[in-house]
Amino acid sequence: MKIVTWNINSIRLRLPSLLNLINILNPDIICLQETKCPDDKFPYDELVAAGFPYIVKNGQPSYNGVAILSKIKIHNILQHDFCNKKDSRYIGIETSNTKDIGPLVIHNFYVPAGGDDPNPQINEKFHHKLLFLDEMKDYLSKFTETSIGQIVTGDLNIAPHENDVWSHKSLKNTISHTEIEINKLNNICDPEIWCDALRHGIPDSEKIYTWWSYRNKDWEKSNRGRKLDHIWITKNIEEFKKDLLIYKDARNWERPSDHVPVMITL
DNA sequence: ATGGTTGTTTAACAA
Repeated sequence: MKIVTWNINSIRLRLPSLLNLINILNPDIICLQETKCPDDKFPYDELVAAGFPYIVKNGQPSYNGVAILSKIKIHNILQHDFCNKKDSRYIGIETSNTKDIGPLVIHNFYVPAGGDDPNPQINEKFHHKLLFLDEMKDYLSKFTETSIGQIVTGDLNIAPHENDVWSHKSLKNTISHTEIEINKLNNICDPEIWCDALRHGIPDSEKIYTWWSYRNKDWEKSNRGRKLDHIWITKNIEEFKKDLLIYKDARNWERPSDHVPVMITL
């Protein structure tokens, strides 16, 4: 089973890219963030035609927006309004029984970016991000009490490891790599419960990026990336983990998203 | 330290 996560940064603008991705990677499940699309304008028919009859979405105009496309029947839809802001930042599913793994619960997150100033007392957006992470911890703990395999994925807007950013030294006071948010994220991703599938098995010294800013003349040459996108799986399904792919090619597509798709094969 | 770009919705905001 192949599961993709991608911050698509407008599903309407990048629908051709999404269809292209589907053709190349042939995933079973796709978790999207920043669809920036109200539900009534979601390109539903096109994606059903592309082989995804089961679609759940949580959209709003202009900002945020998450969706899950699935070839596997969805047994249950999970919704939660984090921080009571009516932001479209979360949707989850419980799949029907899969052949070897059984049912799977997939949590698709778009964590707030948090603005620019790393002082949460001054910057309300960073304050919101930190509260969101606290609530995420509580929310997920209810699921990890059960025996069903869990996956957390999406744009978490935090690069926790030193080598999840192009320069730990330059970015330690930059939101996405500050100590306070990293501590909160590490507190959620308890190694007793979760396997950080994108970092697991890769030497600590190796850089991993999934996002490169638009604000560089040549993203590939400057290579100032960050690992903002995550896939975590609970330990009880770790034995099914086969492969991981960071699909960097997509950053060079015409009109690219600033994030690239990431895929896990179970 | 500053400024660089993109997307949505219509001049400002968020990333």
